[in-house]
Amino acid sequence: MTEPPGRRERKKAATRQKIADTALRLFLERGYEAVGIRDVAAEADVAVTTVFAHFASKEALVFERDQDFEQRLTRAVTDRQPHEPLIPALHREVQALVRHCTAEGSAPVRRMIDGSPALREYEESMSLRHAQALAAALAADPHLSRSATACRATARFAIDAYALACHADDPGATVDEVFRMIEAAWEATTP
Amino acid sequence: MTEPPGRRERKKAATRQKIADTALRLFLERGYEAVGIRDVAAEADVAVTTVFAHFASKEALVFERDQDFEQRLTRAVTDRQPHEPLIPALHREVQALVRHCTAEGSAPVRRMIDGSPALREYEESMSLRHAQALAAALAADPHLSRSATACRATARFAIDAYALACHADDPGATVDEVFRMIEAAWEATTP
DNA sequence: ACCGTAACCCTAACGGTTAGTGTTTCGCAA
DNA sequence: TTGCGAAACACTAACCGTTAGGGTTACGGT
Repeated sequence: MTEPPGRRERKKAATRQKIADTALRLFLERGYEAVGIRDVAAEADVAVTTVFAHFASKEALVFERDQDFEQRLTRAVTDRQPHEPLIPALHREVQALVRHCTAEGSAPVRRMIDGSPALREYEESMSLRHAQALAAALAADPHLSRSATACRATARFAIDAYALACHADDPGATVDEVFRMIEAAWEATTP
Repeated sequence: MTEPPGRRERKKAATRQKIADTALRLFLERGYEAVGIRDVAAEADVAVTTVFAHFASKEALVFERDQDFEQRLTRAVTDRQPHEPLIPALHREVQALVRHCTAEGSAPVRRMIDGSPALREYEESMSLRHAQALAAALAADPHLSRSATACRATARFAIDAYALACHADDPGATVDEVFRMIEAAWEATTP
């Protein structure tokens, strides 16, 4: 999968990682808004333009690993056991993602995100992309055969469950409760 | 309700309206990104700082009437007939809001919003605020007595229905279909 | 050994946004 | 009526994220 990359790609990956690490460290030390892109670039010893060559925006520096998120969600659907019902598989994956996001070390990052309107807004727009990817995965599953609307709605509901749980007192219980609702909603769409 | 305001407040409202009208006109004429705040200010014959005294951001110029949206949504819950079930009332109001947003004259504005990432992102963050307001209204209703999680999830689902319908081929049918799902989800939360 | 190009650097700018500092206009009461 | 405090507005100058333009270095394949 991740086979021997050449020196060039290793250097590129190293630069990217160095930028991301430096940024997160500075953000946590001084606060997200108090750190400028120019600060990050200087501290990481790269040019400002290099930062933007690796990350599309300042906010993207914080959500370095969001491609994983999308992949895990869609794979929970596409890679599930044949004939395994959809909702439990989705439920399990969302539960895992929530645990990952509410783990011990993630608390300061969560606080930072919730404390910055720009980051909250960015996180939401990521969520929309994830919901669209998930909806596409649902629509493509030959065993489901629901309407496009049902797929899109269910995808958004699942993302809602994740978002709600990330901010809830008891994340695990919140996921369970919302997925009981989603299960019922999904059943109501049987052709 | 809107009783005799003094000259001062009338002038302020007029300035605000003039800015909003000018902005929308320029945006539609030349495209959202092609028009700068400085252009809007010049054309409306006010200072740039005045624009930001009335609107929190460039995007807010486009969503001038979003307070209405939130109020209509929450009032559909709080002002419904005593003992009228929640979901139909919500369904009806979302249906009306969608019609309003997909009306004939709104098409260019919709196109503009969908054509600009910044506007799409802003619209989503508005949606989150609306969902939170709606969730609060649900939680405050003494006849419902559902968990906070159920209220929050249902609120988000309702906003999802609106958002999906606004981009669907058949908005009306989409609202109906998603609300069948929401009805089932809501029923699944009966204490 | 050599060439194409990917990764990087620097400078300068653009556009949204805000701070700082007046100036005008209105609402209110003496 | 007059005078005062505050609100609305103007102007300037800057900050900050972001991008364009144009150059340099170092890697990978030939």
